[in-house]
Amino acid sequence: MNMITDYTGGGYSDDDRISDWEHGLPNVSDLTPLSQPLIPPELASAFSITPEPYRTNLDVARASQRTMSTLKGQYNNNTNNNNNYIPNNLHSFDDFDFSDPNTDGSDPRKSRKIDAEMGTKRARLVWTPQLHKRFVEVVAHLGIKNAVPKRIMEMMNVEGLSRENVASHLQKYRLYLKRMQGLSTDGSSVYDQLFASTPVPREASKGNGGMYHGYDYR
DNA sequence: GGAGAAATAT
DNA sequence: TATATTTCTC
Repeated sequence: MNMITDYTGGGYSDDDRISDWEHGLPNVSDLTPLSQPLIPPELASAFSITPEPYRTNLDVARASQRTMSTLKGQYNNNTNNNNNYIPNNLHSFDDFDFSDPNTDGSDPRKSRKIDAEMGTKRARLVWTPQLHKRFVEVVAHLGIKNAVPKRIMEMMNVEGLSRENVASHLQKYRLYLKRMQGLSTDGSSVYDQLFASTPVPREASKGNGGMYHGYDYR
């Protein structure tokens, strides 16, 4: 493809393993919402099982908050305990339908509302290689005119992803593109030229500045 | 009210 | 260091 999206390389990268792992996860439709009791009340009483307490959406939101806090701690390999958030509804980008921005039930603003009611802050987003890949492809698809935070957010269609998340990432991504533009001669891919409306002064050889997570878009 | 850049905070 | 937030201008 090009320099940016080809960071997965040819071999079996972490990216591939994550894909495989995600492939094995149950679909959202396969799961019982936490707001619904696992055992029907009739069944519970028939077997003398104490019925589960009714959970409000607020309860579910609180539980999710705790769960995500726990999970992200493991994800970060015990090195730190920030409240990171890893979106869990990423499917393969191959089945992504570009034609339908689709503003259905998963409206980030709703969870934001819940956060406000709960008086809690949303966990910080982790831009996994998959998430970044979708971001890059959506940006490329939209083109320079339409690649604004709101539209990108809509097209990515990732649950819980906010406009602010995208805006912050986009700001950094543009800086990266700018640097790439001035760095190499073959940095002339579609993506790289996407935002380079003005000539970029060549920043003297800073090397590649190091990589992280298998890719580098700083 | 959103976009975007820069500075600043966590 | 990565991401979030703030501030400012457009």
